[in-house]
Formats: sequence, C-alpha cells, structure tokens
Amino acid sequence: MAKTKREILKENLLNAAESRIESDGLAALRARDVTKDAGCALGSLYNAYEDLDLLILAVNARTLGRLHATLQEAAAARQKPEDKLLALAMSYLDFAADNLTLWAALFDHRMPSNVPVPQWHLDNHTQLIGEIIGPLAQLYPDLDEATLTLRARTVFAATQGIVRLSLEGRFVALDPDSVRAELSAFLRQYLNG
Amino acid sequence: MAKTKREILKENLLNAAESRIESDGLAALRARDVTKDAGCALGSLYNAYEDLDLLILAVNARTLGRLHATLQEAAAARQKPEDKLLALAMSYLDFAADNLTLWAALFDHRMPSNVPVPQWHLDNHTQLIGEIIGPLAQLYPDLDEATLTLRARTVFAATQGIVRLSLEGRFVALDPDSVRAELSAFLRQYLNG
DNA sequence: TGTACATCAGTGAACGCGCGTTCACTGATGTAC
DNA sequence: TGTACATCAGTGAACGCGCGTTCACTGATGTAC
Repeated sequence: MAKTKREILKENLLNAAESRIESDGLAALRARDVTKDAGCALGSLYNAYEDLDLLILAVNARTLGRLHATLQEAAAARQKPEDKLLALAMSYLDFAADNLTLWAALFDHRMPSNVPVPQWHLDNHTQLIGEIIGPLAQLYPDLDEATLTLRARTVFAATQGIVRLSLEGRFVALDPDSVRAELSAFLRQYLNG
Repeated sequence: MAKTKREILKENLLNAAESRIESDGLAALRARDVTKDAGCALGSLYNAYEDLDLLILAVNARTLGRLHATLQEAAAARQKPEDKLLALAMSYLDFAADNLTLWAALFDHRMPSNVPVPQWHLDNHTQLIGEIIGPLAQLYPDLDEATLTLRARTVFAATQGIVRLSLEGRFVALDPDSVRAELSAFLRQYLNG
C-alpha cells in the first residue's frame, strides 16, 4: 500500500523531530528547526499534527516502542526468571545510555496545563511493566496479580531511579561500569533477599 | 545583630518565591508574581539576587536543609542500622509527599545552558548521602569508603525512583499506603539479602 | 483530449503574548563641615 | 542643629527576543462534462 503524501509528511516531521531531540535534547526543540529539516513549511506541521506536543508524543511513542522491543529480546534470551529480570534491567540501562536524550524526553516532556496524556501512551507504559510481571510471577508464584503488578512497578521504579540519577549526572557523574555493577548487585541482592 | 534592609528584602523574596512554588509549582513561577508578593518592585529582585535562577536555588537550598534536618531526626531516633535506613526512606517519602511541589522543584529546576550548579548546592547533596553512609557502614563493616559511598548513592537512587514514580503520578496514581508498604518491603528485602 | 471549476494541502509572513532583564530616574539615607 | 552634597537602593516602564500558532493566499491535483 502506497503512502499518502500526508503520511510521508508526518514521517518526515517525525524523523526530523527525533533527530533534533537526539542531538540537542527536547528542551531545544523548535517548530521552525523541525520543519526546516523536514523540508516543509512551518505551517505544514499543523496540517500533519495537532500541535508540537503531539509530534513530541509521536517521537516518544517510537522511542518507547524501540525500548520495548529491546527489552523483550533481552528477556527472551534467558531462561531463569532471575536472569530475565537482570537482563531487563541491564538492557534498560544500556538503552538509556545509548539513547540518552530520546530516553530523557520520555520523562521530561509534560503536556501543557490540563491536556491529559493520551490513553495509548499510558498503555505503552503498562505493556512495559508487563515485561517485568512475567518473570516476577515465576519467581514468586504465591503472589496474586495485583501484588505482582505493584511489585513490578516498584522494581521498575527503583531501576529507573538508579539509571536516572547516574545518567542525568545531576550531582556527580558516575562511570558507566560502576553503574552497571551497582545496578546488577542491587538487583541480585533484592531478588535473593 | 539586626538585619540589613537588603537581608530583609532577600528574605521576603525567598519567602514569596517559596510560597509561589509551594502553591503553583516551579513551572508557574514568575518574577512579577514573586516581587508583587514580596511587596517590592520588579527590579529589586535583581538587586537582591543575581537573577531568578539564583533565587530558585535559594529556595531549593532551604528545602534541602529542611529535608536534611527531617532525615537526621528520623535516623537519630533509631538504634539499629536497618531501622535507621528504613526510617530515612520513610521520612524521605513523607517529606516528599508533604512538600510535593517544593520537593519536585529540587529536580525540575535546571540551570540555563552552560551555567554550572553552584558548589554549595552539590555539597548539600553530598551531606544528604552522608546520612545513608553512616548506618550502611554499620551494616556492612567490610566495605571500604568508596564502595559505601557508591552503595549509598544507589540506595538513595532506588528510593528516589520509587518515591518519584509514585508521587509524580505520571502514569498511574498509587495510593499512599501502598507506596509506603512497597517501599518498606522493598528496602527490607534488599537489606536482608 | 480539453476546459472549467472545486478542493485542499502547502506556504511563510505576521500575530500575539509571555516574560526575564535592564536602565534612566527618584528619593531616602548617610557624611562632612 | 542645619546645609550641601554624595551615594545607592528602589522603581516600573520599556526593551528584546523567542517562539508556537494562525491565516489569507497559492498552486497543484482531482472531478465533471
């Protein structure tokens, strides 16, 4: 099926926005830069997307999709649930490190005022948590669904905190190997507790 | 020692900025609002502080100071190192919940472009980590100083991640009791691992 | 194939507004004699 | 105590600029006959 012109335009804008975020970060994203890179007029952005925020969400959705695929692959390559969980955390760290600004955009972007985050974006996050629930359920067969979900969110949040503090380099920059070692040791300790 | 007029002005601005952040959040902070609340002219802000960012940093410093005092108190009230660490995490959660916007401002505020975060602000963070190192050293007497520091940062980051994900309510809002229970269970599991 | 007309994406100059920061002026306070 | 002068914090209108969004216009594409 051939792509409509509109689809091509949306894709060009999406690629341009992604490149800009990748190289300069979300905060430096400008409608004029994106449209210039995409080879269209400023106004065309608003023909293709509702506004700049929706374009950013589209970039984030793609990033989240790549992240999800990476994590699935990592978990699928292991057998034991402990190994799956460790692999998930490690590939999450790697993904974040390899896609620093795009990954940061997932958290830095806020919808303006009272515009809610679209449902499909929430669903994407739920799917991600789902990857953790699987191995966690194998590891703790006695826990019910609700507890497992909560536990998965907690493990994700803790991992996210460790990755974020280290990659944000907000206070002190840590060398990548230390972070890997720390994260790995941390999870092992937790899972064997 | 009597306060100079300049000191009074700085304090008024600091209080006004703090109130504004507390009620409306950092993103809604405006120089005009702050000076109006402080009862001075717009230009006076720039007599008292270098610019708006430095005023925000002053607010953050005060928040960090209160946080630090709260944590110290919580840890001091316990004897066993495990209890100290649990108390630190719980009172961190409580502080964040009770001072939601001020706490969020600690992380949401970024210095413009290439202006670095002042050293005293970095030192404040180091002090905070220091609170964790103490009990951790008691718990793991075999670890050397560097490892302990790294470990303390990791524990802090994990806690921070759990608190942040729940309080940001970015994806799904969690009820406070569940978060408390999860954080507590999480740390127990980790410390007994 | 050709002509007339309708549609609608594409265009980019202009709008609108927010907001941090400046700066020429003022008036209060301090100092010298 | 009074006068002349210097200093400097206080003031807020105006500056400057960035930047998302709009909208009147254009020109390409599609449709009818």
